[in-house]
Amino acid sequence: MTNNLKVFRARYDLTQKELAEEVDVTRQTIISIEKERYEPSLTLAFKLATYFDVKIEDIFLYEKSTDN
Amino acid sequence: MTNNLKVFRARYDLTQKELAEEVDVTRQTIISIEKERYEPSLTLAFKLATYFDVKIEDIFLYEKSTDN
DNA sequence: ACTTAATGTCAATTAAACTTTACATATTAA
DNA sequence: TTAATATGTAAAGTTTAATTGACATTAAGT
Repeated sequence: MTNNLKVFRARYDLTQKELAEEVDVTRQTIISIEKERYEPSLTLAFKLATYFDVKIEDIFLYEKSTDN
Repeated sequence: MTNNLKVFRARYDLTQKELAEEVDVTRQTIISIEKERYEPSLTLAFKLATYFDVKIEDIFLYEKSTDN
């Protein structure tokens, strides 16, 4: 799973803090997702997609089978 | 957040066990999501959408602000 | 040089997804 | 009636998302 959250955030000229407040999480969560330390919950993914007015698939790219 | 996972599963004529194996989780996880006890991770949502050949938004319906 | 804003790391904790096991019920088939 | 399949519940444990707080670095402005 990869994402281009940073690109969308830049496009909207927002700081991590501002985006965090928009989608109701902390700044650390935004950082962790941008740096792909972990994946967002489905709800957070929806909140981000809704905020940027795109589909989840536009921000998050699923690469099937990192494992099996 | 609501979902129509049960509908998709029925459409493909799969048991919970079969679907669970297809997307690499346990049967309990499928049950919990169908009964909306909790939401799937983004990865699992992608696996399900990919399996049924639809978009995440087709299976999971986000209703903004259950809270704030 | 000093301050402020933005980004980043790290560690400890809480909350929620997911697993595992065990058991209950209903349905269908032998 | 018995066995097998499908769905369901419940509890305890593991894993991971998300929070909180503290501190480091860089860039921009005064």
